[in-house]
Amino acid sequence: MIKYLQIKKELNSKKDLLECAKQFGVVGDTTRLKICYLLCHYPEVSVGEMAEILDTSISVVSHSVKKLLELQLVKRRKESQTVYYALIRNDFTKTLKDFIYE
Amino acid sequence: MIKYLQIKKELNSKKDLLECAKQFGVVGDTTRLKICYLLCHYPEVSVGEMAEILDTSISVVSHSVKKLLELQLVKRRKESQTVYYALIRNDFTKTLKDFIYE
DNA sequence: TTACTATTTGAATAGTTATTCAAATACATG
DNA sequence: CATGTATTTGAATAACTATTCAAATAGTAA
Repeated sequence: MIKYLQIKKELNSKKDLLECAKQFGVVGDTTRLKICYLLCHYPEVSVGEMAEILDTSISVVSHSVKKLLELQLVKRRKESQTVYYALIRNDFTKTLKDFIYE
Repeated sequence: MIKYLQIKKELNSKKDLLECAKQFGVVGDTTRLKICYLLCHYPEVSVGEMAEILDTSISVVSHSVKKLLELQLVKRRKESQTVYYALIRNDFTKTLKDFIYE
């Protein structure tokens, strides 16, 4: 089993993989993936608009974008009472965007 | 809100997005992502080997590959008692592989 | 056939995550 | 400051998913 020594080390040391799994997990939910899809098509969309477009509640959207925010897939911008979200450009969202447009 | 009519239709009709979310969800788990990572590096690996490399039980691996199998991310090949799994080449696993190697 | 190895399966439980709803915050306007 | 609009938050519960373990299956070899 000496053959697998290197990869075994890699798997256990790489916290990248854990981070990756979290990112995949967060877009592994229909609501959040739809939000990402939406933000792949529009530069920024408000919480209220998202709720209307996705046919869901403001609360669901707010909880959802919070998770996307935590994993730095989106950023927020507040303009008076309205909060707009936009996709952050990074390796993960680039991959996601490319895959969605494919 | 006429501006969003098209995308709203798209979001509700596309079952691709649902399928996508499932695929992301399945690699949104550390064990399963590790298995994919492993299979990105080796053409095929048996259940027993995976369990040893990932420091987990045979049962966990078997349950995990079953999910990967269900979403057609891997294929199985049986050789006497031993079952080998290999990554299936499709759009999703290609994206995954590219992203992992980045 | 018995014993052994490799893997799968299913059911129970433990753990995690989503949904819901009411209350809280933040900002704008009369 | 009271009212209205937009969003966030937190807590309860509902729904889902992972883990564990024992039993089952399938193939091999004595």
